[in-house]
Amino acid sequence: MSISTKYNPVEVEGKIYQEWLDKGYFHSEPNPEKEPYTILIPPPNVTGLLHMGHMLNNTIQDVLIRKARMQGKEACWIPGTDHASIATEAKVVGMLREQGIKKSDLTREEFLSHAWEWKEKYGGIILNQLQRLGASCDWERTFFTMDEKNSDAVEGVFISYFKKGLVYRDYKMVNWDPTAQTTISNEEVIYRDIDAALYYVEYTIEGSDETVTIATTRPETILGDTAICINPKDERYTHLKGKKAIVPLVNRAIPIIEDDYVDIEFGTGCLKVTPAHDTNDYDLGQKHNLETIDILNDDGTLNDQAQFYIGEGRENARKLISKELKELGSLVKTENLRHKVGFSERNPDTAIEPKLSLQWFVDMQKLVTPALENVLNDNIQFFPEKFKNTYKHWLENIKDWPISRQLWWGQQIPAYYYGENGVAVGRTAEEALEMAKRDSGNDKLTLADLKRDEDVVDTWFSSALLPISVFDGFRNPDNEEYKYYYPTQVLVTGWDIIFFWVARMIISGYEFGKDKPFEKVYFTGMVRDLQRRKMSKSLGNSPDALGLLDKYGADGVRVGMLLSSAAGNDLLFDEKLCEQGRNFSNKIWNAFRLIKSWETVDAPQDQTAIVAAHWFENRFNETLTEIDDLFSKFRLSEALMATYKLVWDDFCSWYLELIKPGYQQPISQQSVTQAIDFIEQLMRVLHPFMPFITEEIWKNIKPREDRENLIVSDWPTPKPFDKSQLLIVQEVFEVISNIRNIRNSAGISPKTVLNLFVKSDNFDTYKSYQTAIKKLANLEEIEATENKIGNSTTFIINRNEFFVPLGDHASAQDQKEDSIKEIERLKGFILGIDKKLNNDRFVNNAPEQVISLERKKKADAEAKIAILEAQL
RNA sequence: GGGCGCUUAGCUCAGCUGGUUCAGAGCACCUCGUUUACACCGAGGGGGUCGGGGGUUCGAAUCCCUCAGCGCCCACCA
Repeated sequence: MSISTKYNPVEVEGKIYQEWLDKGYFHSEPNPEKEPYTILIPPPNVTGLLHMGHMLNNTIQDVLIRKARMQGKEACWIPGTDHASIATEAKVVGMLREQGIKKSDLTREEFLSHAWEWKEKYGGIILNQLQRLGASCDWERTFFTMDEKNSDAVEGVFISYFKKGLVYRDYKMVNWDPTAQTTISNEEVIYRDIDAALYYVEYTIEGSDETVTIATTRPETILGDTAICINPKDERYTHLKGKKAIVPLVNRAIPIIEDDYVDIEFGTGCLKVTPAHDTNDYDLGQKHNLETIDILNDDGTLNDQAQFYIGEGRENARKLISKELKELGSLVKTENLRHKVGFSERNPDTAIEPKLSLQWFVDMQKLVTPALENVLNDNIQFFPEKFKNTYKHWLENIKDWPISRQLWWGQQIPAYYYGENGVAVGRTAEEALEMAKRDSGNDKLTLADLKRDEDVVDTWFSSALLPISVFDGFRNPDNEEYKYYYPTQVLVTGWDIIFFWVARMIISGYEFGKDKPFEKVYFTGMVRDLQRRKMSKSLGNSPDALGLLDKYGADGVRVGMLLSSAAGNDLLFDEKLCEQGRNFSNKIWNAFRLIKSWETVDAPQDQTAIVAAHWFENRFNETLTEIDDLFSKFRLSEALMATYKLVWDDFCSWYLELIKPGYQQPISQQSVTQAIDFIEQLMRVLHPFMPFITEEIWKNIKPREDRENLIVSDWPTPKPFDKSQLLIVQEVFEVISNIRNIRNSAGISPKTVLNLFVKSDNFDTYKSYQTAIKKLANLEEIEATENKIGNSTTFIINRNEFFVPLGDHASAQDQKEDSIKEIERLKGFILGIDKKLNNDRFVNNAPEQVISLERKKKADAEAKIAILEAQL
């Protein structure tokens, strides 16, 4: 038969994936006979494209879900996409702009129909890309965060919060994104260090020639100044108390107030107060009853209130005003200043504007207690644990969450306003009307008196409910699915959204769910490049995910990503890792080819094959025990590495080499059956990591019934293993390695047949392994002897001496030098041990075990020296 | 300004409750090899006084203190 010497992933992956789909292996239904194992995908943005972060995150989820499926659990991985309110709206606005359409010219309905169209067109792409990766999601359960059940939960939860008084509407300082023209939460503000200027501006004191100088980074906000503030302890300014200053340009007289908030050391120790455009200034304004002059439009341009530069953008106004101030002589000087400026997460070039605005907020402090407790006591476990600290810190200092967004794409807030201050909520206007009538005592209210809130809720408000809402558990908590699948088993997500999403899901779970939303959280790191830079389009350091899949195969890429992705650690992505993954695929493929190529004969097994099989079975069970343990601790890269070595080193390099027949020789049928059995076991263990190649080999290694696919086969159960045999074989392998080493250093070809002489007290121990040693070390004879044989090299394992006669192959001089060096090393070693053994405090305090161990080490070393010296 | 974490082989990292799995792994590197599964390979090898200093202890990569360097998160100093 002819099978390519190179494994070709592209050929098999599509075919295998289709087969899994056709046979419905990914689909789950509640099954009381089985334990549920549920994973909810962190839904990618609906318009997103697959990038390295998704690849890592979804590979991990797939590994976990596949293992659970093989372990006989009812595995259910629920895929979906996020409507990503602000991000998607920005994209749709951009697309419309390219078509010459302005959002402001459209009605809400018109805009939304464009948005839905966009969603239909691009929404499925990323999920299809996940299929290329091998993701075994239950596609029949694919959700969208604006699905009816999800939106229903959003409305229901909002109404419930409102009725409990946990959501409120207030006029407060919020973060305003002038590009998206919406409020955003603190978490959506990204602070960056910016090189800016500190402007020193002179204000004249009313009714005098005296001036006072303030320092500001934002001279354009001078137009909205309503006070100057000094520190009451600052003696430099005591004489200004009660006076007024004149704002340059606008010539407005503003009070000089005192507050110890002002830092005497910074700038001039004198602060201009603009309550409309700075959070601190706002607080000062509240405290001192200052006027608030909002000089900015929603898009960040100056408005009529500013009086000057109306219609100019903030940045430009700053330049123009500083120029004019300079001309007027009011600008005393400027200094360079590096300080932090907040930018919008979604519009990274847009500086956030603190803005006074009427918004809806969730009262978070009342909600955090169970969310905090249950993580700290490990009722919900974090991997790695260190994120408990971050989580704790955030929850303990939590601020109210502004949830209204001045956007159209998203779930519209189910609040209705009537009369002067009336607010009612309801799933429908009619429902709200009932409430309005009841609350106001006014029976005459009609639908026409109600005006619905225009805003939508923050995307994360809906995300926070997903574990409940995907099972329709809010509206219908008694439904079978919700009861069966919730709580989910594990959440796999990046640590960057611990506040955005993880914490809020936990909070919602306890407030609205029947229990916690998940048992465990596995935090993945960020994918970075080798210089530790984040992957980004502008840096061009983000590999083309699909290109990688084409080049290395999904299995290769999965292995590459997993090999260096300890939980919580950033993954420094290097394409070489994928190469390693691909090479591994190829190695497995060739082991398969080798076994397939054998001609069998109905004959008893030779001794070598018998011990090899016995050993490998032991080794397999030992490693499997280790792998299971690593899985339970989510040490996936270590579990993979253990499997990798089991396959490559133990199975290929030792086991297969041991049982491999000579050129064109047949092999015992029994040996082949064993080998097939072993490779099957290996494919099971490898399958979660490398689903495609393992399934392909599984299908071809022996005939199968139609539904006997690897994906639904059983995860092996580790059997007890014989540790002492493993130790003996380890020694046997050392003997073989030693002989090979001797060949290498003496320049003797592996093809040259040698003899081995053993001086041993327990020669018999090695007896059953003699054929194995002969085969792999290419020996003719192994004989017991009492003495060193001629010109030979000696090595010692467990006080057994092995002599390999070198004949003409190596010089006696080299041998001698090596021996002398080794003796020196051993003597130094003994010196160290003696130091310990002569130390009374060591002998008196250390456990007997440790002391006797040191004695044994010394005795062994002395024995070796004796042997080596005898040879010289 | 608060808080957290990191520093072990050229690179990426593992070393949990101090003493045989304690100096490790993978990759990279070097030598040899056209061995009939695989050069996407095989055999073999070199390489670290565990960031510096101090302390606790019979014994420290492992615990404590301190210094240095790095990273991250949170926070309204203009």
